[in-house]
Amino acid sequence: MPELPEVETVRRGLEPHLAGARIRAVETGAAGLRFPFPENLAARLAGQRVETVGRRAKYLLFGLSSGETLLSHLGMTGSYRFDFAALAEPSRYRDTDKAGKHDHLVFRLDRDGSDYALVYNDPRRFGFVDLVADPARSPFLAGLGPEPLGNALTATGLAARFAGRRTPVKPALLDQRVVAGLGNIYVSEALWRAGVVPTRPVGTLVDAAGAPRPDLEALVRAIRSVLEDAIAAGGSTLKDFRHADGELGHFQHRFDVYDRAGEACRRPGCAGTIARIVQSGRASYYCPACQAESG
DNA sequence: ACATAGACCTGTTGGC
DNA sequence: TGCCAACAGGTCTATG
Repeated sequence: MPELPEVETVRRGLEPHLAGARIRAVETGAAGLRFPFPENLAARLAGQRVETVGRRAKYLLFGLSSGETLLSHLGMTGSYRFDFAALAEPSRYRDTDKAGKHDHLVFRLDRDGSDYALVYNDPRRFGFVDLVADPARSPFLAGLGPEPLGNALTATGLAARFAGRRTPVKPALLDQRVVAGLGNIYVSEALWRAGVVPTRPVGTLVDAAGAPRPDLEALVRAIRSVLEDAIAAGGSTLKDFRHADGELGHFQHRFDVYDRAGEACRRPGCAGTIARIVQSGRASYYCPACQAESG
């Protein structure tokens, strides 16, 4: 489901009501998520105050007063929602409850004397959580590549990674060790913005001296711009993505190529038609007319 | 080292 | 309308 813009949108939605709140109690569903819940998760979280609500790549990072950090990955279909309504005891959040179907984790919170809940829902259970002492040493975060927003991602850095390799650029950019946070939608969108065909071998984006070619510089700029535009639009809502406050993202209305096979290319002056191919088992969308084979 | 396929899950969509 | 195959925003593992 969520790529970096959606996760950042979730983070921004959680922060106002989660940062500073105290976790009174936690309930976990019986099914677990992609991995079993951490040992004694509920007991380890109870009584903690959430001090920070951060993000790294597609991970949410909840910094706790105990010094530990709760990592949360949304997988394909994970979502958070607040429930400010009066909370009946016992919990109405059960896997079998119709209203709470696929609710797997409930945080009962209080802040400034008011009680409310934060609920994690995940139909496919590809998401997961982990509770760690030091996020920097978590195996989930340790191998991640540079954040694409800010200064960590550079064309020079990518050039060093790409030199001499024949891997197609689309699957290369989906590799979280190369760039952290891109997913299937925004890779296709960034490649279109940069005019780079998704099948292009990454080594051809680097010159003989190992420096980034202009196309690679353009690609880095395109990655930044598409992610920034998507965050500004509140992410993309394809099926069920919502902000924690229930709002829908609307960047899906601005896709230039994703899921637009057979439609006209949106680049001014281009008469091309968007094509769909499969790379590494994932759909890629691009315009054969304006995304050139080489620089 | 690298590429692809399969696995994990459930829900939705499109074709017949 | 029903049935069924294909597909979905992610990522790990196995296998060539």
